[in-house]
Amino acid sequence: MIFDTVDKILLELLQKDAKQTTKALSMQLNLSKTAVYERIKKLEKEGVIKGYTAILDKKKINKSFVVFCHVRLVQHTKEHIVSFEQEVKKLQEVLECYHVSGDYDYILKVNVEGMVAYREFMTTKLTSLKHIGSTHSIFMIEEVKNTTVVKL
Amino acid sequence: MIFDTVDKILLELLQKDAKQTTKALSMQLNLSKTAVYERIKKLEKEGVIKGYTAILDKKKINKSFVVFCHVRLVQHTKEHIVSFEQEVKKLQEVLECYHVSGDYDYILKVNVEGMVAYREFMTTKLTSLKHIGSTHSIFMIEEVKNTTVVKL
DNA sequence: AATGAAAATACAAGTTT
DNA sequence: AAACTTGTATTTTCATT
Repeated sequence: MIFDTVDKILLELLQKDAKQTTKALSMQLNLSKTAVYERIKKLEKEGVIKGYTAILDKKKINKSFVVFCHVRLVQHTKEHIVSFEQEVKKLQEVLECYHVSGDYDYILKVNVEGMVAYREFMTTKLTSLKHIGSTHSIFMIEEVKNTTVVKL
Repeated sequence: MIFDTVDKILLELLQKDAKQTTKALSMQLNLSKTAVYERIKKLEKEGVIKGYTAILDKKKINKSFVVFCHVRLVQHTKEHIVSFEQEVKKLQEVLECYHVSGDYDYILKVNVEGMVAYREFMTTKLTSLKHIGSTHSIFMIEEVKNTTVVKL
């Protein structure tokens, strides 16, 4: 799919505030409400817009502890990889998981209440997964920047 | 602020789909539309809900290349830290930046088109920041999981 | 792009706990 | 007092033209 300038601005506006009305958007884009509406529906249908979500303040919901957990598997067979990825997807504390290059195989972004909860997560959930070799945790001291808004 | 069960379910529902109507929410919560509406307004006012955003498909917008870039500063004076953090916030390619424990000072999540764009980012933007000592890049091979939905 | 019916939101007034 | 329900004016959505 190809995006023109209007699409690009529209997607940025929707990333910044998804609850804007089509009227508000139409004024910013110098278009009619209907034209904006049709573009949004198309972007949703094409799967460019996967959905809409509320962004919560992690501190206010008592989930401000973020850890990057590097994971190495004992083996790299298809079976090991598939099995690990399936299991890790089910862990609600793991917000993100990437298969990566380098010394470790995976990077997990883990979000919990605090150190006690992290220790609990490590001992009861993560290390009990099959095929895990070693792990290395990097703790977040401060969140400097965190945005979901991608420029197009 | 204290959350009851209704608040917790409501926040999860809004994270899963922020565009649900209050009517749809009210039926899932066994409440009136107005009660749900008032709760949402309160959560927004208190800053628990920071905003609403559209989630885009990174592949479809040609921004599927993700790199975790570890950064070490040459010095750790207040001035160096403040200066680096100010500058890194301005870089649109950096979606996330955390001050972390361990060998490196910061972890940056960088999102660009591909390797060529990343090289360009590194050489023209990142390494031209003041006070940068060394960097270490870990490249994403595959996104296994990526959610913004936090369980309460 | 404009129209207009249907639906959703915003809000007032009154009720329950 | 806080949170709920009902009722309604205004605004938005969205199919039709």
